[in-house]
Amino acid sequence: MATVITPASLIPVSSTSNLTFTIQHEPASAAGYSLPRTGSFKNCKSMLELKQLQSQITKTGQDQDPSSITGLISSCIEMGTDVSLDYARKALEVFVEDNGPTGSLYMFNSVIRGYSSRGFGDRAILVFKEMLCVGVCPDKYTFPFLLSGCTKAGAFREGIQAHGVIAKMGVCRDVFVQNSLIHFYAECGEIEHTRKVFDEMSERNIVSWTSLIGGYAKRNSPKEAVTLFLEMVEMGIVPNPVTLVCAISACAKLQDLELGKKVCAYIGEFGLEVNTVMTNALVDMYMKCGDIDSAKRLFDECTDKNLVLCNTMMSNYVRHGMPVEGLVVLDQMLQHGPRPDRVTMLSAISACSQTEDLLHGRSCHGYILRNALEHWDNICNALIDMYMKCDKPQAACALFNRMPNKTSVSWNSLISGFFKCGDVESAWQLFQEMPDADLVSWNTMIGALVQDSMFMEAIELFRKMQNQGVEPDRVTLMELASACGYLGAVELAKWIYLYIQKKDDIQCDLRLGTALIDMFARCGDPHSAMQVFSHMAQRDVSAWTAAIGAMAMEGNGKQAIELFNEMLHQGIKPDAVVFVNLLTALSHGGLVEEGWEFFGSMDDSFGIKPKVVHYGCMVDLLGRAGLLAEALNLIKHMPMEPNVVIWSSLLAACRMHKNVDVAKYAAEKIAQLDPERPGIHVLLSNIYASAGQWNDVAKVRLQMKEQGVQKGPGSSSVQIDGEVYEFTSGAETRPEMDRIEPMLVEMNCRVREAGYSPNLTNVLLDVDEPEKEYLLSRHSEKLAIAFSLINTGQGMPVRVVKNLRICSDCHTFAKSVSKVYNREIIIRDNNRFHFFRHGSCSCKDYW
DNA sequence: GTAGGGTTAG
Repeated sequence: MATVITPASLIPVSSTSNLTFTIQHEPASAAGYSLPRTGSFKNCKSMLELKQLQSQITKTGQDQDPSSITGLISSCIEMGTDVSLDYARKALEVFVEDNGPTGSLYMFNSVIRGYSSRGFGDRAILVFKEMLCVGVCPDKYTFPFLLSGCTKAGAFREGIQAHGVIAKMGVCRDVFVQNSLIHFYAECGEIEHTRKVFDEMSERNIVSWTSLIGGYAKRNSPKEAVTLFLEMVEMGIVPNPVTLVCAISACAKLQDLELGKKVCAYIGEFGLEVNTVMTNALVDMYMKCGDIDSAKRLFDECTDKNLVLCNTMMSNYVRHGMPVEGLVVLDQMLQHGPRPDRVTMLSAISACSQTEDLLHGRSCHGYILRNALEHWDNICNALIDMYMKCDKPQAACALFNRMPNKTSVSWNSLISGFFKCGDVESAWQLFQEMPDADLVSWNTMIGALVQDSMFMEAIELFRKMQNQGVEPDRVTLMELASACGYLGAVELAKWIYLYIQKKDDIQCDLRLGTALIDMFARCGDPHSAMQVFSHMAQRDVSAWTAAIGAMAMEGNGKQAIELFNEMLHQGIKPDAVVFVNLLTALSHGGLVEEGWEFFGSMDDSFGIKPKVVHYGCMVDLLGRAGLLAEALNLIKHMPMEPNVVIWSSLLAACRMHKNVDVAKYAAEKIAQLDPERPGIHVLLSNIYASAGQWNDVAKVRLQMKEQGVQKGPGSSSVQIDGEVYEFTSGAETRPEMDRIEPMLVEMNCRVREAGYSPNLTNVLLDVDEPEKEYLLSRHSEKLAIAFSLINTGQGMPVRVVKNLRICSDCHTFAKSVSKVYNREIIIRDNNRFHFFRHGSCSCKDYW
């Protein structure tokens, strides 16, 4: 009976495909096939011995005996070298040519197993095709080998076709075959097929469970992997060391130390052996979860550190920004072994990149050349990155040009390197030249724009990326969140958050969560910021810092204190940065007493010596509260030299409290420290102007002109229907001015009726009163508010982002507008948020 | 005969 199976008819693949497996003949097993003997080849240790024995056998005519050839092939597979495997394949071919397919099934299975286990999946598939061609029907032992080969070769189509053959042959109830299918589908990322095979199994063994858990862990579903593991244990199924390794690596991916420890407890509970692979998984998990001490302890205690373990330690050190520690491991390896391989060198080069250590980088390059590793793409890419970070673009380009197979990593390393060297033009040129820009390329470009404060351009590029069908990942979204925060683009902020919630494969981890909090805080949406914060699975000091920062933006000092205390309560150690945000919040909230208290506690309770920034916060706090003498006294008693920022804070406070004497003193200090600082001249001229000292104003203006210092124009922007509109003071060139003009007149009338009168001291030019009034009415935030009122529906808040600090007249104006037009107005200036509702502001006129 | 650890660029 002839069996003809064409899986192409079962599974929708192209009928012209030459990959189709076709079985044409009777199964060999049905034609008197018996279990072979390995024969005397079994003792052969080398190809030479093997060939000598083979020629003896040929003389006696035994070379036609299936059991002899089977033995020869088995020996070759055992040796497992490229040469021996190809030799086995040749022997098999000759045997079939001479004797026909009968008796060759075991040989085929052996050769497929040999290729597959050595990572030659593509050759395993070829041999399987040859097997079908000559009419040998595979058996249930063939498929696990074949599928493993398909997995290693990433041969998705061939694997699916094999599944078709398996179904037709009725071997799909074999647990080994099913387990192999699970593994194959999991590795191909086909998690639904994986689950289907698992669910349909009538009996499962521990390998079935392990394959599924491992599949989930690898396929970005570490959460499901751990859940499944815990369910399995709950059901009374006993895991083995392999299962544990899969579950532990899932915890590493999740960076969830608590969960990791919970899973680890089962090692002891089930009395499982901790071998090197398990040790490695544990070290990796501790490292990825940030418990460096535990990882280091395990590593140090391990008496037979193998190559993989050393590599794990090194790569994690480098990943954690501890390149020096990584290079110490490398040193130990060079002295006592194991001998570094290409994976070791990848981490080593990366460590040199981080430290910009050209000397060590070059010696790594030397090691690579001596050990003939330079043909490996990844090594070359790492070297390109290293040379770029060490500011040697020529060396990097030379390497790049020499590479026969440039990967996207090569291009991306070069592009980001050019940005780091400040050669923006070359970076853009490469981006346009590269054949397939991938997600990382786009992220690099978007990130560079954000770095350069070109936020609108960054968002534009993001839209372009989307139009080209490239899906954003967490890195894209972090960059986007940053741009969005700086622009105060509320609608985009909401879109980003919704997008992340919708996408299962984007993990809102610590860093992304923190970026979102910061984004919402900057967009004047502290409520959403706190919502993100409360939904975070874990919070580190950065997350708490961002949340406290959101309170600082809002000027909510009390809530900031509550958050800080809650953080301490949860056992999180404060760092220097969190104190900056806390003190800023207290400053914006006008909480002087609390400010002194927390400032004092830094060193007393937490051993953190206040830095210049902290003194800056305190000067700001005291200055805002009008305690100028106290602020000046603090500056005089600082343990370090006060910098420009400190004096600027004091100067700003002087302006607010109209203290010209102290202002002059501060301005002198600034002039000494940084004579070309543009903002300082503006601020000083503002002080003179508000005190009516026009001669001095003119003097400063002249000085600015002579020094070529220009005051940056004040600008305000609003976002309407996803479009950002930017207004500059008095700029009448915008096409929208036709509609804004009458609105401004109307607004002016209505707010004057409600009691507003313009505060002309805010105009910094010596012009007559009507002119002053006119200039004042054209401040950019007024234009932005008018435009927003026209273009948004009643009940919608008006949101304005301003590049400079809001002036006191615009502040009064906005309060009045919020009442007269019954609209919430939210203005973010360069310092903080102002929420105007019903005629008053959240800052309580204190800013 | 099936399942497990380390890998460069943003």
